[in-house]
Amino acid sequence: MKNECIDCDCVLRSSVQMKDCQLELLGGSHAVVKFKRGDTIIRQGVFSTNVIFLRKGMAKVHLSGPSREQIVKLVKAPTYLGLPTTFGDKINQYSVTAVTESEVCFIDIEVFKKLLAENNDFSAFILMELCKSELEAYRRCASRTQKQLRGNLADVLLEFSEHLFESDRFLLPLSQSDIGNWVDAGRESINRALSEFIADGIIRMEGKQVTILDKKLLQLISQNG
Amino acid sequence: MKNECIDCDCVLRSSVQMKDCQLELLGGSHAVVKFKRGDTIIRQGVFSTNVIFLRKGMAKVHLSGPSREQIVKLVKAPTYLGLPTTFGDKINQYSVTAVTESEVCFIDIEVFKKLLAENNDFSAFILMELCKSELEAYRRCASRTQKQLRGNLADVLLEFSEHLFESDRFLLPLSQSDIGNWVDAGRESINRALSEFIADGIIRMEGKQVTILDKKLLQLISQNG
DNA sequence: GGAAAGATGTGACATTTCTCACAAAATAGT
DNA sequence: ACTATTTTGTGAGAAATGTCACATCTTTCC
Repeated sequence: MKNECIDCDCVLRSSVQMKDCQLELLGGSHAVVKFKRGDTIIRQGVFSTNVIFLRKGMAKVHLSGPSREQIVKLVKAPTYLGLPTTFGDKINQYSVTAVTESEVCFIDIEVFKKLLAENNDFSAFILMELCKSELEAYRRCASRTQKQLRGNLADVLLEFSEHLFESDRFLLPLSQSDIGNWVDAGRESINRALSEFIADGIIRMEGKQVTILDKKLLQLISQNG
Repeated sequence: MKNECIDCDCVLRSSVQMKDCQLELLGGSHAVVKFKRGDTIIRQGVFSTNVIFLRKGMAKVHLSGPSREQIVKLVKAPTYLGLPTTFGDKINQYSVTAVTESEVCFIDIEVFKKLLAENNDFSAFILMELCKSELEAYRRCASRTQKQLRGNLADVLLEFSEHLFESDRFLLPLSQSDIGNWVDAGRESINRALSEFIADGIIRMEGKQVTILDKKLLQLISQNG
Protein backbone atom coordinates (compact mmCIF):
# COMPACT_ATOMS: atom_id res chain seq x y z
CA MET A 1 0.00 0.00 0.00
CA LYS A 2 1.26 3.43 -0.90
CA ASN A 3 1.87 5.63 2.09
CA GLU A 4 -0.78 8.27 1.63
CA CYS A 5 0.18 10.09 4.78
CA ILE A 6 3.17 11.69 3.18
CA ASP A 7 1.07 14.16 1.28
CA CYS A 8 -1.94 14.09 3.54
CA ASP A 9 -3.18 17.24 5.11
CA CYS A 10 -3.13 15.58 8.46
CA VAL A 11 0.60 15.95 8.54
CA LEU A 12 0.82 19.27 6.78
CA ARG A 13 -1.83 20.70 8.99
CA SER A 14 -0.16 19.63 12.16
CA SER A 15 2.77 21.79 11.15
CA VAL A 16 4.71 19.30 13.10
CA GLN A 17 7.90 17.69 12.03
CA MET A 18 7.52 13.98 11.69
CA LYS A 19 10.39 11.65 11.13
CA ASP A 20 10.12 9.33 8.14
CA CYS A 21 9.83 6.34 10.40
CA GLN A 22 6.93 7.97 12.18
CA LEU A 23 5.19 8.59 8.91
CA GLU A 24 5.80 4.96 8.04
CA LEU A 25 4.13 3.98 11.25
CA LEU A 26 1.13 6.12 10.49
CA GLY A 27 0.99 5.05 6.86
CA GLY A 28 1.18 1.39 7.67
CA SER A 29 -1.59 1.39 10.19
CA HIS A 30 -4.47 3.40 8.94
CA ALA A 31 -7.41 2.91 6.65
CA VAL A 32 -8.97 5.59 4.45
CA VAL A 33 -12.75 5.42 4.20
CA LYS A 34 -15.38 7.46 2.38
CA PHE A 35 -18.69 8.47 3.93
CA LYS A 36 -21.87 9.77 2.38
CA ARG A 37 -23.99 12.59 3.76
CA GLY A 38 -25.87 11.23 6.77
CA ASP A 39 -23.45 8.37 7.45
CA THR A 40 -22.30 7.85 11.01
CA ILE A 41 -18.53 8.19 11.41
CA ILE A 42 -18.43 7.81 15.19
CA ARG A 43 -21.33 6.33 17.11
CA GLN A 44 -22.07 7.24 20.70
CA GLY A 45 -22.12 4.27 23.06
CA VAL A 46 -19.83 2.10 20.97
CA PHE A 47 -16.39 0.86 21.99
CA SER A 48 -13.68 2.69 20.11
CA THR A 49 -10.00 2.13 19.46
CA ASN A 50 -9.37 4.65 16.73
CA VAL A 51 -8.63 8.29 16.42
CA ILE A 52 -10.09 9.65 13.23
CA PHE A 53 -8.71 12.22 10.90
CA LEU A 54 -11.19 14.00 8.66
CA ARG A 55 -9.38 14.55 5.34
CA LYS A 56 -12.26 15.91 3.32
CA GLY A 57 -15.80 17.00 4.02
CA MET A 58 -17.81 18.30 6.91
CA ALA A 59 -19.34 16.61 9.93
CA LYS A 60 -21.59 17.32 12.88
CA VAL A 61 -20.65 16.35 16.44
CA HIS A 62 -23.72 15.46 18.47
CA LEU A 63 -24.81 13.59 21.55
CA SER A 64 -28.05 12.43 23.02
CA GLY A 65 -29.26 14.79 25.69
CA PRO A 66 -31.98 14.32 28.29
CA SER A 67 -34.83 14.95 25.87
CA ARG A 68 -33.38 15.12 22.37
CA GLU A 69 -30.27 14.95 20.25
CA GLN A 70 -27.92 17.87 20.82
CA ILE A 71 -25.61 19.07 18.08
CA VAL A 72 -22.45 20.37 19.70
CA LYS A 73 -20.59 21.73 16.70
CA LEU A 74 -19.91 21.39 13.02
CA VAL A 75 -16.37 20.77 11.87
CA LYS A 76 -14.73 20.69 8.48
CA ALA A 77 -11.64 18.98 7.14
CA PRO A 78 -8.81 18.94 7.90
CA THR A 79 -9.25 18.07 11.55
CA TYR A 80 -9.01 15.26 14.05
CA LEU A 81 -12.27 13.77 15.26
CA GLY A 82 -13.01 11.96 18.43
CA LEU A 83 -9.87 12.72 20.35
CA PRO A 84 -11.71 13.45 23.58
CA THR A 85 -14.05 10.55 23.18
CA THR A 86 -11.29 8.09 22.34
CA PHE A 87 -8.86 9.18 25.02
CA GLY A 88 -11.27 10.24 27.70
CA ASP A 89 -13.26 7.05 27.66
CA LYS A 90 -13.20 3.69 25.91
CA ILE A 91 -16.83 4.10 25.00
CA ASN A 92 -17.70 6.90 22.60
CA GLN A 93 -19.39 9.71 24.45
CA TYR A 94 -20.68 11.39 21.33
CA SER A 95 -21.49 10.72 17.71
CA VAL A 96 -20.04 12.25 14.59
CA THR A 97 -22.06 12.22 11.38
CA ALA A 98 -21.03 13.33 7.91
CA VAL A 99 -23.09 16.23 6.62
CA THR A 100 -21.36 16.29 3.24
CA GLU A 101 -19.41 13.65 1.33
CA SER A 102 -16.42 12.96 3.52
CA GLU A 103 -13.16 11.05 3.61
CA VAL A 104 -11.50 9.98 6.82
CA CYS A 105 -8.50 7.98 8.06
CA PHE A 106 -8.89 5.67 11.00
CA ILE A 107 -5.73 5.72 13.08
CA ASP A 108 -5.20 3.03 15.68
CA ILE A 109 -5.06 4.57 19.10
CA GLU A 110 -1.90 2.71 20.10
CA VAL A 111 -0.10 4.10 17.08
CA PHE A 112 -1.41 7.51 17.91
CA LYS A 113 -0.22 7.20 21.50
CA LYS A 114 3.18 6.07 20.33
CA LEU A 115 3.48 9.14 18.13
CA LEU A 116 2.45 11.36 21.02
CA ALA A 117 5.10 9.82 23.23
CA GLU A 118 7.86 9.97 20.61
CA ASN A 119 7.17 13.36 19.15
CA ASN A 120 6.95 16.22 21.59
CA ASP A 121 6.01 18.72 18.94
CA PHE A 122 3.10 16.58 17.94
CA SER A 123 1.90 16.09 21.46
CA ALA A 124 2.21 19.82 22.17
CA PHE A 125 0.18 20.47 19.05
CA ILE A 126 -2.57 18.09 20.09
CA LEU A 127 -2.61 19.49 23.59
CA MET A 128 -3.06 22.96 22.18
CA GLU A 129 -5.90 21.80 19.95
CA LEU A 130 -7.68 20.29 22.93
CA CYS A 131 -7.28 23.47 24.94
CA LYS A 132 -8.69 25.54 22.13
CA SER A 133 -11.69 23.34 21.60
CA GLU A 134 -12.48 23.37 25.30
CA LEU A 135 -12.43 27.16 25.32
CA GLU A 136 -14.57 27.18 22.22
CA ALA A 137 -17.06 24.84 23.85
CA TYR A 138 -17.42 27.16 26.85
CA ARG A 139 -17.89 30.23 24.71
CA ARG A 140 -20.40 28.64 22.38
CA CYS A 141 -22.42 27.20 25.20
CA ALA A 142 -22.66 30.53 26.98
CA SER A 143 -23.56 32.26 23.78
CA ARG A 144 -26.23 29.73 22.82
CA THR A 145 -27.94 29.71 26.15
CA GLN A 146 -27.97 33.47 26.59
CA LYS A 147 -29.04 34.55 23.16
CA GLN A 148 -32.48 34.03 21.83
CA LEU A 149 -33.59 32.41 18.65
CA ARG A 150 -32.81 35.08 16.08
CA GLY A 151 -29.38 35.70 17.51
CA ASN A 152 -28.53 32.03 17.49
CA LEU A 153 -29.83 31.52 14.00
CA ALA A 154 -27.77 34.47 12.81
CA ASP A 155 -24.75 32.81 14.41
CA VAL A 156 -25.42 29.59 12.58
CA LEU A 157 -25.70 31.36 9.24
CA LEU A 158 -22.54 33.35 9.91
CA GLU A 159 -20.73 30.21 10.99
CA PHE A 160 -21.56 28.57 7.67
CA SER A 161 -20.72 31.62 5.67
CA GLU A 162 -17.54 32.69 7.44
CA HIS A 163 -15.93 29.55 8.79
CA LEU A 164 -17.33 26.49 7.13
CA PHE A 165 -17.93 27.45 3.49
CA GLU A 166 -16.16 30.81 3.44
CA SER A 167 -18.71 32.21 1.04
CA ASP A 168 -21.91 34.24 1.17
CA ARG A 169 -23.62 31.57 -0.87
CA PHE A 170 -23.79 27.94 0.17
CA LEU A 171 -25.89 24.83 0.28
CA LEU A 172 -27.34 24.45 3.77
CA PRO A 173 -26.20 20.96 4.81
CA LEU A 174 -28.57 20.66 7.76
CA SER A 175 -32.32 20.27 7.98
CA GLN A 176 -34.28 22.82 9.95
CA SER A 177 -34.78 20.38 12.76
CA ASP A 178 -30.99 19.82 12.87
CA ILE A 179 -30.52 23.54 13.21
CA GLY A 180 -33.06 23.43 16.01
CA ASN A 181 -31.06 20.72 17.74
CA TRP A 182 -27.98 22.85 17.38
CA VAL A 183 -29.34 26.08 18.82
CA ASP A 184 -31.84 24.56 21.24
CA ALA A 185 -35.03 25.48 19.51
CA GLY A 186 -37.98 23.71 17.99
CA ARG A 187 -38.08 23.03 14.28
CA GLU A 188 -41.14 25.27 13.87
CA SER A 189 -39.43 28.22 15.54
CA ILE A 190 -36.43 27.89 13.23
CA ASN A 191 -38.75 27.82 10.28
CA ARG A 192 -40.54 30.97 11.37
CA ALA A 193 -37.32 32.82 12.08
CA LEU A 194 -35.89 31.86 8.70
CA SER A 195 -39.04 33.18 7.04
CA GLU A 196 -38.56 36.43 8.93
CA PHE A 197 -34.98 36.74 7.73
CA ILE A 198 -36.14 36.18 4.17
CA ALA A 199 -39.00 38.66 4.53
CA ASP A 200 -36.58 41.22 5.96
CA GLY A 201 -34.28 40.76 2.99
CA ILE A 202 -31.41 39.48 5.13
CA ILE A 203 -31.06 36.20 3.26
CA ARG A 204 -32.45 34.54 0.18
CA MET A 205 -33.24 30.84 -0.04
CA GLU A 206 -33.81 28.78 -3.16
CA GLY A 207 -34.33 25.31 -1.78
CA LYS A 208 -31.25 24.57 0.30
CA GLN A 209 -29.25 27.25 -1.45
CA VAL A 210 -28.71 30.14 0.95
CA THR A 211 -27.45 33.56 -0.05
CA ILE A 212 -26.60 36.11 2.59
CA LEU A 213 -27.75 39.50 1.38
CA ASP A 214 -27.11 41.68 4.41
CA LYS A 215 -24.21 40.40 6.47
CA LYS A 216 -23.91 43.57 8.53
CA LEU A 217 -27.46 43.22 9.76
CA LEU A 218 -26.94 39.55 10.46
CA GLN A 219 -23.93 40.40 12.59
CA LEU A 220 -26.00 42.97 14.43
CA ILE A 221 -28.69 40.41 15.15
CA SER A 222 -26.03 37.99 16.31
CA GLN A 223 -24.75 40.54 18.82
CA ASN A 224 -28.03 41.82 20.15
CA GLY A 225 -30.09 38.73 20.11
CA MET B 1 12.55 27.87 50.44
CA LYS B 2 11.43 24.40 51.36
CA ASN B 3 10.23 22.38 48.40
CA GLU B 4 6.55 21.99 49.19
CA CYS B 5 5.88 20.07 46.02
CA ILE B 6 7.29 16.90 47.41
CA ASP B 7 4.29 16.29 49.57
CA CYS B 8 1.82 18.29 47.59
CA ASP B 9 -1.29 16.70 46.24
CA CYS B 10 -0.53 18.07 42.83
CA VAL B 11 2.11 15.42 42.43
CA LEU B 12 0.35 12.66 44.28
CA ARG B 13 -2.81 13.26 42.40
CA SER B 14 -1.18 13.14 39.02
CA SER B 15 -0.21 9.56 39.86
CA VAL B 16 2.69 10.31 37.65
CA GLN B 17 6.26 9.47 38.36
CA MET B 18 8.36 12.57 38.65
CA LYS B 19 12.09 12.50 38.90
CA ASP B 20 13.64 14.38 41.81
CA CYS B 21 15.11 16.93 39.47
CA GLN B 22 11.71 17.58 38.01
CA LEU B 23 10.27 18.12 41.45
CA GLU B 24 13.11 20.51 42.14
CA LEU B 25 12.19 22.41 39.05
CA LEU B 26 8.62 22.65 40.15
CA GLY B 27 9.46 23.48 43.75
CA GLY B 28 11.89 26.18 42.80
CA SER B 29 9.54 28.03 40.55
CA HIS B 30 6.18 28.27 42.10
CA ALA B 31 4.45 30.48 44.62
CA VAL B 32 1.75 29.33 47.03
CA VAL B 33 -1.01 31.86 47.63
CA LYS B 34 -4.18 31.91 49.74
CA PHE B 35 -7.48 33.29 48.51
CA LYS B 36 -10.61 34.28 50.38
CA ARG B 37 -14.14 33.52 49.27
CA GLY B 38 -14.96 35.85 46.41
CA ASP B 39 -11.34 36.54 45.41
CA THR B 40 -10.43 36.31 41.77
CA ILE B 41 -7.81 33.66 41.03
CA ILE B 42 -7.82 34.01 37.26
CA ARG B 43 -9.24 37.06 35.57
CA GLN B 44 -10.68 36.95 32.08
CA GLY B 45 -9.04 39.33 29.63
CA VAL B 46 -5.71 39.48 31.45
CA PHE B 47 -2.40 38.26 30.10
CA SER B 48 -1.35 35.06 31.79
CA THR B 49 1.87 33.12 32.10
CA ASN B 50 0.97 30.69 34.82
CA VAL B 51 -0.75 27.40 35.17
CA ILE B 52 -2.46 27.20 38.51
CA PHE B 53 -2.86 24.26 40.81
CA LEU B 54 -5.69 24.41 43.31
CA ARG B 55 -4.37 22.73 46.46
CA LYS B 56 -7.27 23.45 48.77
CA GLY B 57 -10.72 24.88 48.43
CA MET B 58 -13.34 25.28 45.75
CA ALA B 59 -13.68 27.66 42.83
CA LYS B 60 -16.10 28.65 40.11
CA VAL B 61 -15.06 28.91 36.47
CA HIS B 62 -17.00 31.63 34.68
CA LEU B 63 -16.91 33.86 31.66
CA SER B 64 -18.77 36.89 30.43
CA GLY B 65 -21.44 35.93 27.93
CA PRO B 66 -23.42 38.12 25.59
CA SER B 67 -25.78 39.39 28.26
CA ARG B 68 -24.49 38.20 31.62
CA GLU B 69 -21.84 36.28 33.46
CA GLN B 70 -21.97 32.54 32.78
CA ILE B 71 -20.75 30.06 35.35
CA VAL B 72 -19.32 27.09 33.50
CA LYS B 73 -18.51 24.77 36.36
CA LEU B 74 -17.44 24.46 39.96
CA VAL B 75 -14.25 22.64 40.77
CA LYS B 76 -12.66 21.53 44.00
CA ALA B 77 -9.10 20.80 45.01
CA PRO B 78 -6.98 19.06 44.00
CA THR B 79 -7.04 20.14 40.38
CA TYR B 80 -5.31 22.22 37.79
CA LEU B 81 -6.94 25.49 36.83
CA GLY B 82 -6.61 27.46 33.67
CA LEU B 83 -4.87 24.91 31.50
CA PRO B 84 -7.03 25.66 28.47
CA THR B 85 -6.91 29.36 28.99
CA THR B 86 -3.16 29.46 29.51
CA PHE B 87 -2.25 27.15 26.66
CA GLY B 88 -4.98 27.97 24.22
CA ASP B 89 -4.46 31.70 24.36
CA LYS B 90 -2.09 34.18 25.99
CA ILE B 91 -5.06 36.17 27.24
CA ASN B 92 -7.30 34.49 29.78
CA GLN B 93 -10.55 33.46 28.18
CA TYR B 94 -12.35 32.90 31.44
CA SER B 95 -12.22 33.82 35.10
CA VAL B 96 -11.84 31.61 38.14
CA THR B 97 -13.07 32.83 41.49
CA ALA B 98 -12.70 31.18 44.89
CA VAL B 99 -16.02 30.23 46.45
CA THR B 100 -14.45 28.96 49.66
CA GLU B 101 -11.12 29.69 51.31
CA SER B 102 -8.57 28.38 48.86
CA GLU B 103 -4.89 27.77 48.41
CA VAL B 104 -3.19 27.63 45.04
CA CYS B 105 0.26 27.29 43.48
CA PHE B 106 1.19 29.41 40.52
CA ILE B 107 3.40 27.42 38.17
CA ASP B 108 5.29 29.22 35.46
CA ILE B 109 4.12 28.08 32.07
CA GLU B 110 7.64 27.51 30.75
CA VAL B 111 8.38 25.20 33.62
CA PHE B 112 5.11 23.43 33.02
CA LYS B 113 5.91 23.03 29.34
CA LYS B 114 9.34 21.69 30.19
CA LEU B 115 7.77 19.08 32.44
CA LEU B 116 5.34 18.11 29.71
CA ALA B 117 8.15 17.68 27.23
CA GLU B 118 10.38 15.72 29.59
CA ASN B 119 7.83 13.51 31.21
CA ASN B 120 5.61 11.52 28.88
CA ASP B 121 3.54 10.11 31.71
CA PHE B 122 2.77 13.58 32.89
CA SER B 123 1.84 14.84 29.47
CA ALA B 124 -0.37 11.81 28.85
CA PHE B 125 -2.06 12.49 32.16
CA ILE B 126 -2.73 16.13 31.29
CA LEU B 127 -3.97 15.17 27.85
CA MET B 128 -6.41 12.76 29.41
CA GLU B 129 -7.63 15.42 31.84
CA LEU B 130 -8.29 17.80 28.99
CA CYS B 131 -10.19 15.17 27.05
CA LYS B 132 -12.36 14.40 30.04
CA SER B 133 -13.18 17.99 30.74
CA GLU B 134 -14.14 18.59 27.14
CA LEU B 135 -16.53 15.65 27.24
CA GLU B 136 -17.90 16.90 30.51
CA ALA B 137 -18.44 20.34 29.01
CA TYR B 138 -20.47 18.90 26.15
CA ARG B 139 -22.61 16.78 28.42
CA ARG B 140 -23.31 19.52 30.89
CA CYS B 141 -24.15 22.02 28.21
CA ALA B 142 -26.64 19.68 26.57
CA SER B 143 -28.16 18.84 29.91
CA ARG B 144 -28.48 22.46 31.00
CA THR B 145 -30.04 23.68 27.82
CA GLN B 146 -32.52 20.84 27.51
CA LYS B 147 -33.75 20.59 31.05
CA GLN B 148 -35.92 23.12 32.68
CA LEU B 149 -35.43 24.96 35.87
CA ARG B 150 -36.34 22.32 38.44
CA GLY B 151 -34.24 19.70 36.73
CA ASN B 152 -31.23 21.97 36.57
CA LEU B 153 -31.61 23.07 40.15
CA ALA B 154 -31.82 19.45 41.22
CA ASP B 155 -28.59 18.83 39.32
CA VAL B 156 -26.88 21.66 41.11
CA LEU B 157 -27.93 20.37 44.51
CA LEU B 158 -26.85 16.86 43.61
CA GLU B 159 -23.55 18.13 42.29
CA PHE B 160 -22.84 19.80 45.61
CA SER B 161 -23.98 16.86 47.61
CA GLU B 162 -22.39 14.06 45.60
CA HIS B 163 -19.28 15.50 44.01
CA LEU B 164 -18.23 18.68 45.71
CA PHE B 165 -19.00 18.19 49.40
CA GLU B 166 -19.79 14.49 49.40
CA SER B 167 -22.41 14.97 52.06
CA ASP B 168 -26.18 15.45 52.28
CA ARG B 169 -25.58 18.52 54.38
CA PHE B 170 -23.49 21.45 53.23
CA LEU B 171 -23.10 25.20 53.24
CA LEU B 172 -24.25 26.54 49.89
CA PRO B 173 -21.23 28.51 48.66
CA LEU B 174 -23.12 30.38 45.93
CA SER B 175 -25.75 33.08 46.03
CA GLN B 176 -29.06 32.43 44.33
CA SER B 177 -28.10 34.73 41.50
CA ASP B 178 -24.87 32.76 41.05
CA ILE B 179 -26.92 29.61 40.76
CA GLY B 180 -29.03 31.41 38.20
CA ASN B 181 -25.92 32.28 36.23
CA TRP B 182 -24.90 28.66 36.37
CA VAL B 183 -28.13 27.10 35.14
CA ASP B 184 -29.28 29.95 32.92
CA ALA B 185 -32.17 31.21 34.94
CA GLY B 186 -33.14 34.40 36.67
CA ARG B 187 -32.46 34.86 40.35
CA GLU B 188 -36.19 35.07 41.11
CA SER B 189 -36.89 31.78 39.38
CA ILE B 190 -34.21 30.04 41.39
CA ASN B 191 -35.68 31.47 44.54
CA ARG B 192 -39.16 30.24 43.71
CA ALA B 193 -37.93 26.79 42.76
CA LEU B 194 -35.93 26.49 45.97
CA SER B 195 -39.04 27.43 47.93
CA GLU B 196 -40.93 24.71 46.11
CA PHE B 197 -38.31 22.14 46.99
CA ILE B 198 -38.52 23.19 50.61
CA ALA B 199 -42.32 23.13 50.58
CA ASP B 200 -42.24 19.66 49.01
CA GLY B 201 -39.94 18.43 51.76
CA ILE B 202 -37.11 17.65 49.34
CA ILE B 203 -34.60 19.87 51.07
CA ARG B 204 -34.30 21.92 54.22
CA MET B 205 -32.52 25.26 54.39
CA GLU B 206 -31.36 27.09 57.46
CA GLY B 207 -29.65 30.13 56.06
CA LYS B 208 -27.03 28.81 53.68
CA GLN B 209 -27.06 25.41 55.34
CA VAL B 210 -28.70 22.94 52.99
CA THR B 211 -29.86 19.47 53.97
CA ILE B 212 -31.06 17.07 51.34
CA LEU B 213 -34.01 15.16 52.73
CA ASP B 214 -35.19 13.18 49.73
CA LYS B 215 -32.33 12.39 47.40
CA LYS B 216 -34.32 9.85 45.41
CA LEU B 217 -36.92 12.42 44.49
CA LEU B 218 -34.23 14.93 43.64
CA GLN B 219 -32.67 12.42 41.25
CA LEU B 220 -36.05 11.84 39.70
CA ILE B 221 -36.53 15.56 39.15
CA SER B 222 -33.06 15.75 37.68
CA GLN B 223 -33.92 13.05 35.16
CA ASN B 224 -37.36 14.22 34.14
CA GLY B 225 -36.82 17.74 33.58
C1' DG C 1 -43.51 6.13 -11.61
C1' DG C 2 -45.68 5.86 -7.46
C1' DA C 3 -45.90 5.05 -2.53
C1' DA C 4 -43.72 6.00 1.76
C1' DA C 5 -40.88 8.73 4.44
C1' DG C 6 -38.98 12.92 5.55
C1' DA C 7 -38.80 17.96 5.42
C1' DT C 8 -41.12 22.34 5.37
C1' DG C 9 -44.86 25.98 6.08
C1' DT C 10 -48.32 27.91 9.20
C1' DG C 11 -52.07 28.66 12.69
C1' DA C 12 -53.82 28.66 17.56
C1' DC C 13 -52.85 28.12 22.16
C1' DA C 14 -50.41 26.59 26.40
C1' DT C 15 -46.28 27.14 29.22
C1' DT C 16 -42.32 28.58 31.14
C1' DT C 17 -39.57 31.87 32.40
C1' DC C 18 -38.25 36.78 32.37
C1' DT C 19 -38.92 41.43 33.86
C1' DC C 20 -40.12 44.94 36.79
C1' DA C 21 -41.38 46.50 41.24
C1' DC C 22 -40.81 46.64 45.98
C1' DA C 23 -39.97 44.99 50.77
C1' DA C 24 -37.49 42.52 54.16
C1' DA C 25 -33.32 40.28 55.76
C1' DA C 26 -28.57 39.50 56.09
C1' DT C 27 -23.71 40.93 55.58
C1' DA C 28 -19.92 43.85 55.28
C1' DG C 29 -17.47 48.08 56.12
C1' DT C 30 -16.22 52.02 59.07
C1' DA D 1 -23.28 49.95 66.42
C1' DC D 2 -24.94 51.77 62.31
C1' DT D 3 -25.01 52.62 57.47
C1' DA D 4 -24.46 50.86 52.85
C1' DT D 5 -24.62 47.03 50.01
C1' DT D 6 -25.85 42.65 48.79
C1' DT D 7 -28.97 38.96 49.08
C1' DT D 8 -33.47 37.02 49.50
C1' DG D 9 -38.67 36.75 49.17
C1' DT D 10 -42.99 37.57 46.44
C1' DG D 11 -46.55 39.38 43.13
C1' DA D 12 -48.42 40.49 38.52
C1' DG D 13 -48.06 40.82 33.74
C1' DA D 14 -45.22 40.43 29.37
C1' DA D 15 -42.65 37.89 26.10
C1' DA D 16 -40.56 34.14 23.88
C1' DT D 17 -40.93 29.48 22.60
C1' DG D 18 -42.88 25.07 22.84
C1' DT D 19 -46.62 21.96 21.46
C1' DC D 20 -50.14 20.10 18.65
C1' DA D 21 -52.50 19.78 14.39
C1' DC D 22 -52.54 19.73 9.59
C1' DA D 23 -51.34 20.77 4.73
C1' DT D 24 -47.87 20.80 1.39
C1' DC D 25 -43.66 19.73 -0.81
C1' DT D 26 -39.42 16.73 -1.73
C1' DT D 27 -36.72 12.98 -1.78
C1' DT D 28 -35.86 8.15 -1.61
C1' DC D 29 -36.44 3.67 -2.83
C1' DC D 30 -38.78 -0.31 -4.74
